[in-house]
Amino acid sequence: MTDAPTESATVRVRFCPSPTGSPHVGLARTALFNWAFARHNGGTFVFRIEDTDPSRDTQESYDTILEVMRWLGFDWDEGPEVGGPYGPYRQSERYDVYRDVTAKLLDAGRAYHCYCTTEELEERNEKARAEGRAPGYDGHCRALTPEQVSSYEAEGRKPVVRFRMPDRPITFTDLVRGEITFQPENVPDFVLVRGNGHPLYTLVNPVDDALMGITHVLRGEDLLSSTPRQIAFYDALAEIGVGNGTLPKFGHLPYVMGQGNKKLSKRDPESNLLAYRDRGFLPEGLLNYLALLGWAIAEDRDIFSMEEMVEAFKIERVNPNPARFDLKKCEAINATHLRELAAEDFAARMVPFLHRAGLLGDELTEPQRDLLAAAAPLVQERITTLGESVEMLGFLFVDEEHFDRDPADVEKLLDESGREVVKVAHDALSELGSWTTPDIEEALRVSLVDGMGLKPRKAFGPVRVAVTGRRVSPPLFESLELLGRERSLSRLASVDGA
RNA sequence: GCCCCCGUUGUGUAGUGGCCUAGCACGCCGCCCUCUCAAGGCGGUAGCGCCGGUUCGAAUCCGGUCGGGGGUACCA
Repeated sequence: MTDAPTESATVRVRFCPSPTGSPHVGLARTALFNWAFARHNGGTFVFRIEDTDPSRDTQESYDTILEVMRWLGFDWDEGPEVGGPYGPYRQSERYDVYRDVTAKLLDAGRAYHCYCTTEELEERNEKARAEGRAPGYDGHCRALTPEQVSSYEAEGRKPVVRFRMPDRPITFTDLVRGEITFQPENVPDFVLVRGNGHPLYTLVNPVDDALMGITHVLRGEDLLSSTPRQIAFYDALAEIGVGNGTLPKFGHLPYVMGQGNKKLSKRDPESNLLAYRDRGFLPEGLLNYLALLGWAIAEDRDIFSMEEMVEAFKIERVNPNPARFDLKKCEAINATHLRELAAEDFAARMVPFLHRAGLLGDELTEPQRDLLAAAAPLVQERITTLGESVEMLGFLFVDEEHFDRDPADVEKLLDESGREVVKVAHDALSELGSWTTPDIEEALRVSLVDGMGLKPRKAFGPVRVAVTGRRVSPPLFESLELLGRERSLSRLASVDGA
């Protein structure tokens, strides 16, 4: 058992997105690494929703995130809809908790009211910059006298609650980056609660991590510089008795970048997870690719299942470099998984796409089921995403009155000589006794290749367009067999001049 | 400006002092196969950011430098 869990079975990790906008690939990668880490160690995967910004959070986004989590197969042990001992798991339902913690922090002197206005802060920051000092909050309100407080209150100022940072360096060992130290002058006092009483991420995130017993925080690199604040904050939480007093370990995952050197943003269409699902990426394919962004299962291998990833996943093996998202490779990985699917499974997964394209009804008829089963192997190694099954198999499932051909392909291949080829093919096939792939092939070869002296590709191209409507299709003879004699002949006959 | 992170072919990675004239995969190019498109087979292309140092020996260790990214919010 060389792969025994490296952490005890008490591992508790969390995935805690904000429901703003459509979930993107970076989010899925973070979820994946947390999930794989939890499963590898036999730990608990907590799913928490950080919806404490009413101006940006939406119900639609929340619903979509849950939908995507299920689609990707991330089963969570605690969280929305499944509950758990530390709920609720939506922060918007936990405001009383945050109010209580804030009051205790204030009582203990670990936090204080700050009356500075944004303008005043900016002004002092500018000055600090100009004088070459580190900008950031200068501790102006750390020790206000009662008189000063009442004077500010009289002005009608609404104070924020600010955390009092200790005056000492903070060092921690990042699970993916090693030891990191921040000096106190670079980590100023920060705001926990807005002037309007609304708690911020800086408060709710570590409070819930402490309350929920989170042992490992695996998150994006963008949160790296907020880690010293959280570590100091954790100390204060321990002092006031929130949580069990143990600091989680932190691991900061590399960015997922888009083209060039820009972080893949939520706006980037390339990053929208729903788009991948709708194009027909397999969860196992997308996840396999995402796993490769910062991690490797072995030096000479990059195709694996989630079971294999869970078995092998070690957070120390995560690479700190930011990774570029490469759609081509993502597609290649997906295509490989597509081909590894069992035939029936592959056929079943195409159904929703054919249905959505109007090629199949709600219920498959028996003949449709048979046709799909027979056609599946023909397309399985020809497509990259399930969505492509529509153009590959459309000619088989379309109603005869709706069958049409790609105009560009028609123009290219069904010119005068092409139509002549189709006519000869039609005549040869009409006389065919048995409608099977080998017989169809022989009839066409004899009539077109031998009879007309055509190169095979010249011979079969026009027939392909006539029958499937496209230059690219599954193998021709098999396609003709599946289409059936009647429909095949009628399509050949329908070509002008045939 | 200041703080922090990162730096191996176009892309993702392997590499933790000699096994590296740097491996694998995707991409790209060529060839084979071939009814289209794929798949498959074969071959090719291209990389340790730079400069010093340590060492018999460095992609690997140290220093510097350059470049990229992030933070410096009453966003997360």
